[in-house]
Amino acid sequence: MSNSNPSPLTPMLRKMELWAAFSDSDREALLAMPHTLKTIKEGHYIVRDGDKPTHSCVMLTGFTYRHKIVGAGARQIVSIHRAGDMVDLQNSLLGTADHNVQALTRAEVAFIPREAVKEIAFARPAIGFAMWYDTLVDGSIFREWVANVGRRDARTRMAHLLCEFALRLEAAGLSEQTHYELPMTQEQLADCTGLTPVHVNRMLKELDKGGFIQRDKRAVTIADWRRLAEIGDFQRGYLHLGGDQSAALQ
Amino acid sequence: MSNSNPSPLTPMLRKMELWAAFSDSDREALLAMPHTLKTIKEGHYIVRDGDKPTHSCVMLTGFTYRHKIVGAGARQIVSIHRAGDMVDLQNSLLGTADHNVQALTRAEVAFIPREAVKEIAFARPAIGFAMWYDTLVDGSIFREWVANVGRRDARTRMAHLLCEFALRLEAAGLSEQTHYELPMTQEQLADCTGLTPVHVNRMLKELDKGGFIQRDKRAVTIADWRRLAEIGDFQRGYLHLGGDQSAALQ
DNA sequence: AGAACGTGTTGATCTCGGTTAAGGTGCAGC
DNA sequence: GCTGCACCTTAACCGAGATCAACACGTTCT
Repeated sequence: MSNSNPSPLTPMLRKMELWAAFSDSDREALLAMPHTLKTIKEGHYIVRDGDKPTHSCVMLTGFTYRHKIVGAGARQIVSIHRAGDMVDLQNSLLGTADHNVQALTRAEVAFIPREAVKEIAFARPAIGFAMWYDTLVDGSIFREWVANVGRRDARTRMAHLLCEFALRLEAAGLSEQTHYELPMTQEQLADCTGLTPVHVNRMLKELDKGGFIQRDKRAVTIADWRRLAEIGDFQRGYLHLGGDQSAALQ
Repeated sequence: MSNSNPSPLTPMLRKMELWAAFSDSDREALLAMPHTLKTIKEGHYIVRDGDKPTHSCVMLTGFTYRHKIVGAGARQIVSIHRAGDMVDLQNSLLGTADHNVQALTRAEVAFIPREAVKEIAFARPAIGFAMWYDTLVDGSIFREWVANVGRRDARTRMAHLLCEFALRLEAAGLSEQTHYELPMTQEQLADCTGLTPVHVNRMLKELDKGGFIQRDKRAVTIADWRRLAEIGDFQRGYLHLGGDQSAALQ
């Protein structure tokens, strides 16, 4: 338990202020929310399908991902999360978790009691709206993923995913626009795109050979954003990052 | 414009009360929301990708669906909606529509100004929570669709979709548990599942021959729920319909 | 009545991505 | 500095589902 100043919850505030105008007292109240800090090791679970979590989890550092396991044993990753994201609003408010949340890298997180989340959301409309907005953006990204996995070919899917990561990481101040460290194995990329690891490898190689990206271990450099976005059928609108939808990075 | 009693907005109230306990004054306030009634013809659009809608749309009768068109021209349907659903919360609150909403059948809808939605959501926590919960359930269904389309084979996908429809229609009081009218063409089913119409036809035929379902034009009878759910890798939890997750129909 | 159209059905063939299998590479632990 | 392991890479082959092509059937329009 801790809520000294500067609060560890700052990444959450930073993200929410992208979408809503907070007063000073909103900011103070948000940062003063009761919480427990915890470090999650790479690969460890934060929530398992079927759990009944009582706390929401805010990410402070690192990356996590949500996934589902289907009957045949295959895994589908449905989203990736980074600092500032509330990865467990869904599970804690809905009561029973319908998917798993797992640490992609070592991650520092804060657990906030679900009642405290509900309270602040309705006591302070600006904060409530930011949270609601956040779940709506989440939904928008899910819709794009349904389309990506359902109706795009392998090459397009991979390019699309690389573009999405570039923009989201950049928006979080975690990378430059055209160069980032991707902390995922090709198997995990396969589980994001509904492909096999072998085919992910083929597609990455192809994008590399074509000169659209360069790879160095797991770091990705986007050599030709415009054409990669074209190949990936990528339009940033669905990320609702605000600003000009047709700005520099398209 | 109309808000006489009984209000046409009743289907929305009915759905929200599945999830939240309303006071009489909550009910009155919800049904008294300002709205404009409209009838949408089959196939007509309610919102187009890129629009900046100022109203949210509540469905009173009929069916609508959301979809995205990818670069190659293919369509991916991302959800189906029925009476009570607020089909345009996302687009109106997020500002710019990131997908299309189209009438599957002739549909009666009510348009509510987005400001009125925001106001009531924060003035009345029970209503705000129900709306938020609704967007969270929406997200849960999207996650399941990502997994369905990404990691299940054609036969499983079709069976899963048929199970989902059965439960959702039944929950809305629009059908019996094991028999319902599916107002969709096989081409639309294909766009839900990421398959081709030809293959949807083959899978339906196969499920029919196997004795799991019976078809009469577009009406579906589930002859063997247990085995269809098994084939479809279907577990109802993600629908968050409440009640016993392991009840009769699971 | 007949034409035109949308939808469903079925078969033949093709292809994208899956499967299988075999190295290769780099890092952690002893 | 060797071993083991996780991950990446590449090649050969295979198969689920796509594509292409007919035809059937019912409805609406003329």
